[in-house]
Formats: sequence, structure tokens, C-alpha cells
Amino acid sequence: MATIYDVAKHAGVSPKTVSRVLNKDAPVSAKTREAVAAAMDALGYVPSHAARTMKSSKSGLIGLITGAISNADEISTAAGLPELLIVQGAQKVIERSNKTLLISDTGGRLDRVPDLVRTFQEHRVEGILYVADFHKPLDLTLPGRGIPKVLVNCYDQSGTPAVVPDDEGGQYALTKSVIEKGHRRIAYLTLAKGQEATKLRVAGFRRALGEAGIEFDPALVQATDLFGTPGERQLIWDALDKFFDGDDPPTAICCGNDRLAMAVYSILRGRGIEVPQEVSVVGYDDHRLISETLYPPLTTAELPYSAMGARAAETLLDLLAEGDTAPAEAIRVGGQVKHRGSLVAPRPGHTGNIVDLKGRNEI
Amino acid sequence: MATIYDVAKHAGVSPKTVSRVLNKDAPVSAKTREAVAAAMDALGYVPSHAARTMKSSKSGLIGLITGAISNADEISTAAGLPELLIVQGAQKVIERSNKTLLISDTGGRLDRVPDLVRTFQEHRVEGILYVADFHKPLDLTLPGRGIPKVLVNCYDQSGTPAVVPDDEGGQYALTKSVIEKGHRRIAYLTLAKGQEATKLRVAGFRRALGEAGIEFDPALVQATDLFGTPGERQLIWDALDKFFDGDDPPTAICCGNDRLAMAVYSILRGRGIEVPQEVSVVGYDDHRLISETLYPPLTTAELPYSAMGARAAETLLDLLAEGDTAPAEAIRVGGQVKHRGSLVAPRPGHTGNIVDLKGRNEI
DNA sequence: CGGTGTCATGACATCGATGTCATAAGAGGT
DNA sequence: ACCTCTTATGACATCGATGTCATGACACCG
Repeated sequence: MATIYDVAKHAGVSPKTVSRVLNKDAPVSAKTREAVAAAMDALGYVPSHAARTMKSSKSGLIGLITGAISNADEISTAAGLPELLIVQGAQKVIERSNKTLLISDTGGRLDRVPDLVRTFQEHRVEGILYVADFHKPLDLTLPGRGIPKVLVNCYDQSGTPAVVPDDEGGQYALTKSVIEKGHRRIAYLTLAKGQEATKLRVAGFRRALGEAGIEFDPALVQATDLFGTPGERQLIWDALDKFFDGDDPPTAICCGNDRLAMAVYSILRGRGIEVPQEVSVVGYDDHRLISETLYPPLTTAELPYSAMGARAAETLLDLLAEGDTAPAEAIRVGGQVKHRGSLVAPRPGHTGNIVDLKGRNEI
Repeated sequence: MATIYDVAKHAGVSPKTVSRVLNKDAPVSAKTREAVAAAMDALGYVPSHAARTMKSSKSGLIGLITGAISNADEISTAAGLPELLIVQGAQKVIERSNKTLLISDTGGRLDRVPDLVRTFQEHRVEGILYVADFHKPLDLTLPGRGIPKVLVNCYDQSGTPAVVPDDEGGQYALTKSVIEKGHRRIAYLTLAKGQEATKLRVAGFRRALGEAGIEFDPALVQATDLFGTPGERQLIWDALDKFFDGDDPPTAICCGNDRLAMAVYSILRGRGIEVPQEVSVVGYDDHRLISETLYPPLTTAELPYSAMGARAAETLLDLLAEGDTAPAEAIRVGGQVKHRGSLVAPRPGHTGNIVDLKGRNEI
């Protein structure tokens, strides 16, 4: 590969002059500039990032740790998608700032993180973004003392800057939309218990009910997310059974994510219950492959992953530029409610008890 | 950041000796080695990749160009997923070889590719992987003379090494499975006309029919992929109409991808046609979010993206190691047929004409 | 005991770009 | 005509790691 010396020789000038042409940091006569440009062209010269980094001790690199790539398999099951969208959001911001994103993958193993950070350190990254696959507390302490870091989709105890989704607000807004359509009996098939998102969203759900003066009925709330494993369909079936078995069945069902909503559609149809005519269904995530392909299209709450990634990248760049003291609290990023066809006003006088709930021939 | 000189001073040895400890390329006495290790530890020393690259002119970097990140939005619509899985496969192989993958994103704009390649050149990448979002001929000539390259999911005229999916063989195997179940009237809702995959898969479909002595009926083949845009559902509806309108309706439907199969499920159900009892349905891609969540689970052909990425990375590493002459022909990677519940033997004497096809009240 | 290796170590130059300082050639003011 | 100032350029050192060569200390052999 041609060097600045080759270019200099070819153009009959000194290396330093070539450098000046490259960086436009000092006046160079037009004639010389053209000669140098011609030489660079002729030799196909491209400056060496390594040499620049060495001299300036600024790498222009931002490291990002994720499982997005190795989780790609599970993107099929939607689990890996969030990370990817976060990476996308970060990428857009970073590239606009003229830095380069170095993406490293955990391969799903947390114990590889120190290795990845070390590689980052070798490359002298200026900052690190750590992306989690779903909203959760982070138990590990990231190595890499002195390197500014921002956590995305997770948070820790030590006050590392973090960007997380506004789960409470999202479910609140979505539930409010459901209530505004006229529903009063609203069931909720939540994500797994213990998950951060579950806690926060149930809180948002209750807040919306409370504000509307609707009493919270624990019998209408059930965790049914088994991450797509085989027992899940049965679990949902049983939950729906319970819901529709009472005298006052729900007229709307909130689902912990769009995949659950998809299963609910199919089970309801199998029982001859029409969506949305007899029961409204809403999801969460706005996983468009589902929300737009299902029929009727799914009303759902957007999980603003891309925006979170962008926000995190901006926060990191600010940290780098100004040594800004980052906010002590995690930054919550909210998403929109996506209104589609699966949520309509409840049928007047509808009881929900229209089919024989014991006829499980489709299971 | 501590340097090798700092470590040397701290340990009371010369920098060169520290270097020897780092690289184990010359004998160092145990005592010295320990002293150096202790010094490195105390100072938190991490060697500078830039300095190494400069000295050795080997960057240990492999560049990868993709739209996977920026297409993440469309992963929701399944379009971006392939690239991501390819990246995953490549990543695994590259990391095993102790090199680092530098992932660059086109942001969906082909005209940015030269920029990305230039950035790669600045980083002195040793090779480049170019990943396309779906199987297609590549019209652009990649810049970066002299850098070994491997194309994935695409191919060009200039004999650049390429890795592509075996679309013909995949559809052949899938269709053969359908035929082996006893189906003779098999419809095919293909992807968009003109696409590489469409041509190859229709060829595979016809080969399977031909071998089984089934006449190819053009009336049963229709392109219905509109990439999830609004008119698509109508288009599929019309196609199904046509299929089931004749006296000899199909007993099985092949779909160009899993998303189409998902729409087909929903439309058939809306018409009261049971899957798979009355009509078997198969997809293509094995997009597990769909194929495993649909009920019944979808029989489909795996599109081996991850394997393609891995294969491409191996090919590139071989090229680097041995200056191997790459195969002149594109490498075709085959996938498996995934047998699930949506494909069963046809009902004896079934005509397919069991519902009023004009009752389109669900559209 | 001197010759010949081997082991352990260090001095120095080098990779490619750029910051610092020096210098030569004009431009402009008095 | 002389001094100062700007413009345009180059020489040289430097960033951090490592390849090359040199050297001192032993060990072993005859």
C-alpha cells in the first residue's frame, strides 16, 4: 500500500506537504496541491488509520457490545430483534459524527465481555455502548476503567449512564387507548413474571385502569410468555379459558408482546371468536412482521428500540465531547401507540360467553 | 494509556523484553517474565493495535458490508433478516480465526459503498465480505483493488468468489416432500417475478413435478409477493380464488416465503378452509418467528443464511492464507426441509370446492 | 583452559502520519 | 533599501510496538 512518502516522491514534494494537502491545515499553493492530488490518485493512496491513531492517540472508534448478531437465530423468535434495532439507531448517530462503530458480539456468553472490552482497548476505542437483549438490571460490572460507557436496555447500581424503554408509560398509553374505546373488562396476558418489563407494564396498566375508575381484577392478569417454547400455546389456551369462563368475560385482551397476540388470534379463531368484532386484541413491541401481517392488523405499543440506540449514542458522544456529567437517572425513551384494526369498541351487551369453552378439539 | 515503555521502566527492563513477554517469541527468564507481568498488571497495560498494525502492516481486520443494520426496520418485515443471519455466520468463523470483523452499513444506499470501502482501506482490512439482502446479481463493481473479496447472497460477472443459496435445490426438495405425502395438485404462490430466487425455485418446483410425472399447470402458479405492502392480501385472495374456482383445486399450496404462508393461513381460515386438513401449506425461509408460532406449525424450506455467511468467511480466510484460486463458480449452499404440522396427506376424494368463494366478507 | 553454542537481554531503526521548528521567498510599510 | 510579516515548504522528532543486530553470561566439549 502506498504511503505518504511514496506520494511525496511521486509529486516531488516533502511528506509533510502531502500531509498538509490531506488535512488542509496549512496553506498549500494551488499548483502543489494539484500535483499531490494527482500523485495520490495515481498511486491509489489511502491514509493509514493506524498511523494516524498512533500519532494522535485518537482512534475515532466507538465500541458496541451486543448479542444481536449471535442472537440472530432468535430474531426468528423475536428475542434478538431489539438489540439489532438498538444497534441500528446507534449506528446512524455514530456515523453522522464521523466516528466508526466497532461492533462486538458476546455470542450469548456474558463471560466473554471482558475479552471484547480488551479488544476494544487494544483498538483504543473512545467510548463503549453496552446493549442488552431486553430491559433488565445488569449484574456485571463492565471492565475498561476510564472509558466512558452508556448502557442500553439495562441499568446498573453504580450510576453508569443508561437508556431504557418507558415500559410503564407505554403500557399506560396503550391501556388508555383501549379504555377510551369503551372497554371496561380488560384482560392482560403478561410477559414472564420477574421481568423488568412485566413489573413496569403492569404498573402502567393499573395506573390507566385506576385513572378511569376501573377496578383492577387480578383474575384477568396472567403471565403466559414461555418465549415460544412448546407449552406456551396450552398456557395461553388455559388463560383464555379462565377469562371467558366467568360471568363477566373481558372484551379486550392486552398481550405482553406481538407474538403472544399472534397466538391469541389463532386460538380465538379456532374457537370461533372473531377478532375484533367479539374481542379486541392489542400487542406490544410493534414487531411489524406480525403487527402488519396479521389480519386484522394489530394495534400495539411501539417499543422504540431504534430511538433508544440513537439516544444512547448521543449521550455517549456528549460525554466524550464535553466530559458532561451524565444524568444520574436512567433516560426513559417512550414509544407511540400504533392504532390498527384489532382494537375497536366493544359490542354492546356482549358477554363473551358465546362458545363452548370446553371444546378444545384444536389443541 | 500505559505504553510498553512505561511497563519496561516499571519492571526495570527494556521495552524489547516487554515485547518478548507479550509475544512469547523469544526466551525470557521466569523472574523477568513475572516482573513484567506484574508491571503490566499494575499499569493496566493493553497493547496498542494501531502500533502493531503499523509495524506489521497486518491489521487482523476483515471488513463486512451489509444493509443488515439499517434494514433492521425491515427485519420486522423479514426483509432484513437474511443479511443479519449471514453476518452471524461470518462473525462466528472470523472470530475463531482471531481476526476482528469490522461491520459497515450501507444505510440502504449503494452509492455509499465506495465510502465504506475507503474506510476499510484506511483500516487496512485484509479482506472484504459483501452481503446482499436477497439473492441477486450484483451490478456494481466493488472498489478496493487488490483486496480479496467474497460476495454473499449475490454474484457478479467478473468472477468474484460468491456464496449463494441453493434455491433450485431447496424448492425441489420441499416440493418433493409435498409430492411424497401424496399431493398431485400443488399450487405455488411465488415471490416477485424477475427475482433470482423466483426463477430458480420455480425451476426446482418443475423438476420435482417432472420427476414425479406430474404435469406443470401454469394456472396454479402465481406471483403474489408485494413485500408486505397493502395490496398483497388482496392479491393472495384473488390467487386463492382462482385456484379453488376450477374443478380440480389444489390440495397443497407452496408459498414463496413464510410471511406469505402466514397470510394464506389467515385467508383460508377466514373462508373456513382448515389447514392442514383440507389444504396443506408450506412456506420457504424457516423464519422461526412465523414457522413455529403459526398453528399448525409450518413445514418450510430452510434458507441457510448462517451457513452461507460461515462458508463465505471460510472462503475468504482461505484466500488470505493460501492465495488460493477461488472457485470460478458460485458456491451453492443448501438447506433442509423442516417438517412440521402444516403438511399432511391430502384428504381422499377432497375437491377443495367446499366454500362459497365469492363470500369475501372478511376483506 | 579456550572455543563454540545457547540463553537472556538491550540498543537502535523502522512502520506512516503529523506536530514543531526552521527557512526561503515574496509582499508591504516606512 | 531595510525591516517585518505572511506564505509555502521542508527537516526532524515522535507516537508504540517490534524486527535486526549486538552483547554479556554461562554451559558444555575436547
